[in-house]
Amino acid sequence: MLAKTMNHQILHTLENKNVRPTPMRMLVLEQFLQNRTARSLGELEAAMPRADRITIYRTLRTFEEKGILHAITDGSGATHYALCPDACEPEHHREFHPHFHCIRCGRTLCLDITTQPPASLPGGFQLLDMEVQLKGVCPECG
Amino acid sequence: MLAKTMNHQILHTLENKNVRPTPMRMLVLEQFLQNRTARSLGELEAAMPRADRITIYRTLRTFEEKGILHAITDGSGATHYALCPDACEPEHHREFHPHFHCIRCGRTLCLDITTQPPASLPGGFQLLDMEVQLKGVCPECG
DNA sequence: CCTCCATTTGCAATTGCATTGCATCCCCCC
DNA sequence: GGGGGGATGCAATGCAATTGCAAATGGAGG
Repeated sequence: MLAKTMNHQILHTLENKNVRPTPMRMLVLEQFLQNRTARSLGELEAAMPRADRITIYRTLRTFEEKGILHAITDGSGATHYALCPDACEPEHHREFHPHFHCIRCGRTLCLDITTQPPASLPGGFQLLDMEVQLKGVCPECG
Repeated sequence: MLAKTMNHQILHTLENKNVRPTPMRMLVLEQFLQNRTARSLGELEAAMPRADRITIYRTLRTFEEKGILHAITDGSGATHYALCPDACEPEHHREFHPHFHCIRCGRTLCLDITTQPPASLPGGFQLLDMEVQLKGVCPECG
């Protein structure tokens, strides 16, 4: 992907979600557009040595609020964030997308498939959101 | 449930899983048998003021290793543990059981239903385990 | 162009959960 | 009765998450 195209996509996404396109935000979003693995704050910090940890932290929160990223808690100890296949909306992530955590390389990947919530919940439960974590071995490690 | 019955069940479970039935372990297991909500270390500590935090922590780990409890990471910041409807086996939790996190009361409940992993994963992915988190409003809060 | 205000950023410090080390205690086995 | 392994309790540490505050930035209005 050409840099120019990438930049366009970044700006488009940020404006679309009502997030002011600051350099830091563009940098963080670029990280996520480069590939579809979920990143933790620590990983992002390592990938962008010049950026301040706390600023990245708040950028991630902002992105999550605005529906650009969503948080994944894959049991690795640190919250991971990932850009979703299709854009989610603020306050409500509409897609039921599974995340695959590879036990070998430790990466968490967004899968491009959708999963269905259980056909029938016990009485009285009102379902608003769902998160599916898959664990196993990814193609590159298998 | 009568106390005697409860005690029997506790002893039975512990021996069945090759866990020596110490007073502390019986106490912790009793907490989980009393109801089916998932508990964090902090919640257990509060429920058993005389018990040492670290000991509870290690008891939970032991229970998890031996297949009595399993860990749930529901995004609340603290790992929760829950007794499962049917016993899991050490090293491998065989049942794909969803957990329901109520956004009102904050409790995480084990649901007595099973969920199916996605019918088809993209090529090369090897599935070993699955965790399904449901979020919404529970019957008591609805 | 300058000023004011809101947002964003950077640094410091704190909180809270998870984890480990070590000494002690208890129980089973010899 | 003594030895050894598991269990417990206390202290201390590591790491992620979070907040407070001050400085920098950018846009709106005069």
